[in-house]
Amino acid sequence: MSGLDDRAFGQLGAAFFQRPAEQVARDLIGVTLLVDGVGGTIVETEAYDSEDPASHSFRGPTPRNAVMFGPAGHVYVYRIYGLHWCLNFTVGLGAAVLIRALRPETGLEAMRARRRGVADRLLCAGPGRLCEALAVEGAMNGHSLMAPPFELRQGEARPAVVASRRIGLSVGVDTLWRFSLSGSPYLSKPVPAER
DNA sequence: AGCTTGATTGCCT
DNA sequence: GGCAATCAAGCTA
Repeated sequence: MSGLDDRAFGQLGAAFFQRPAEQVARDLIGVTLLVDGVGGTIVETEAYDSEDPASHSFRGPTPRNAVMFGPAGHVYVYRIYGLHWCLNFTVGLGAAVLIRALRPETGLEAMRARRRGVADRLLCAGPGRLCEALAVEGAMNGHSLMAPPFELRQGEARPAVVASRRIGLSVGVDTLWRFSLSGSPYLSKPVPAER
């Protein structure tokens, strides 16, 4: 249901990112993300924009979130809880997509080494875990997604995507801007059952 | 200058 | 399910 079909292209271009965050977030499910040749298929994302009280950009530009107000198609990396990194893709106008989980496929040895003793299913099952497995860190903040070490490739088929509430928020909890690959065992958390 | 809190994770009971 | 780890951004003053 995206307004734009990039599936004809092998590599994602700038136009892919210049759209509303929830559309980009949904369309990123099934896309392959590699950082220095290590990564896999994105299975979970969340959208944030400047109208959203849960977003870092809600109260306007600051030193930390400046990249969100810059051009689309760049990475916004920030530290959370003083411990972990979180990776986002900017989509312009203060909006971005948090990359929450992916299915580890390429460079498994590197990921296992970086996350010692962890089951493969949990290598990239969460924003902080994913950054550890892919060696994403603050120094990459502001870097373009269309240049090394980043590589994004479109998937073959359009995957089944489910929307649900975002995780870990104290505000904006009713917005269904978490997107997951239906039935994937590599999610940070299962999608709650409907009722 | 001081205080609060967080788009998390892993280990404990 | 509960909670500690660990610290800087952002807010109040």
